Amino acid sequence: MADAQDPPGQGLLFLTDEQLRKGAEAMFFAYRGFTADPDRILEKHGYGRAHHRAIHFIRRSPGTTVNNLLAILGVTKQSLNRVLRTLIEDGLVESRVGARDKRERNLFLTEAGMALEHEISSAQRARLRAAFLEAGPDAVSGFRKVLEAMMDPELRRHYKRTGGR
Amino acid sequence: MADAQDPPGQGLLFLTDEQLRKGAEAMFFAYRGFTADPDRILEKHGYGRAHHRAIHFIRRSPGTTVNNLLAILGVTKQSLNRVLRTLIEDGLVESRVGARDKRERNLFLTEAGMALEHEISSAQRARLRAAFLEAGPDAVSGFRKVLEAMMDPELRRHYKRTGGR
DNA sequence: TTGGAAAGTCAACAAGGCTGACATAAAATC
DNA sequence: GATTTTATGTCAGCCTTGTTGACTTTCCAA
Repeated sequence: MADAQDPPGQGLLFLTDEQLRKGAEAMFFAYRGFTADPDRILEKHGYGRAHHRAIHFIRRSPGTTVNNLLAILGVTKQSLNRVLRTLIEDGLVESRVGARDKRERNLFLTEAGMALEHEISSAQRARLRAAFLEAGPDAVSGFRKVLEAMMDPELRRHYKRTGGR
Repeated sequence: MADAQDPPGQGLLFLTDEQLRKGAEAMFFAYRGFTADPDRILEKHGYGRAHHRAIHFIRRSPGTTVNNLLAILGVTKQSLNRVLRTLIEDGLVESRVGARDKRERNLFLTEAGMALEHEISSAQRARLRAAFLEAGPDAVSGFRKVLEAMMDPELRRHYKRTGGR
């Protein structure tokens, strides 16, 4: 199945199953590296990846609502609520009743929340920066193109809504 | 914060914090897209990502040992054992006592295991192929370069040990 | 004023991580 | 030959983070 002949022209993509499998494996290993530093820091503070995701997206869009976050994170409100509750209790996140619609809660990072976000994201950015420098500028642009093409259209919208390029 | 001036020369990398954050977010969203199809198929069969990982690496290296798998997957033997046990019970994986060293168990996929592996990986390859075609050949090579640079050195070894390029 | 959306809560459960303790067989070493 | 180390498996229990279902409160809007 799916055995292509040799490429006739130049610039065409001939993707064997083995090449594609290798690409999948690269995603797996790279994602492990990508989350390793954050995981270590989070554990130190008694949190998990779920907390990191919440903190990241609240920092990205201060004042965002719970519903907004649910759409981006793709988990149930019960699951998100458990995480948000601990972050609020611990004083990392502030939840303000919506001004116009008082059912909504607008979420913000506190000083302490900003501090943790910075600790985590700067470690992650350092790893990313090192990888980008090693791979070179052209590679980085290709990296971004492929990742974007790999997203679900819905998530891609959320990705592009905040000045990506 | 961190607004860089315009690059003077060509080919240099100017990585603002915002660009790096965006790269991290792209990884998050792309990984979600990347695992979406496999997750759907696995759920249909009553399995999870952990089963997928085991099946993937047994297919990649037939006859691999439990210890080998532990090193690659980075989980505890108890965790892996739980997964392997169900796969063996369900007849997807076969465990043969080692020929030279009888303490070892050599792991293989059965016909049924191969079938599931193929079902999952072909969905994943289809998604990857589509993304690669959309992004173009140069992008793909950059994508691979960056991912490789992002891996932990230890995992990178495991990645390159199986004819990557 | 009433229906429904948004948000929160409680309870129960499952997958898949983890640690610690222990068992067995086989290999390796002393 | 006795001892130690290695490879694997297993039991018990804990944690995080996902799930569903049921129910309440708030409050906007038709």
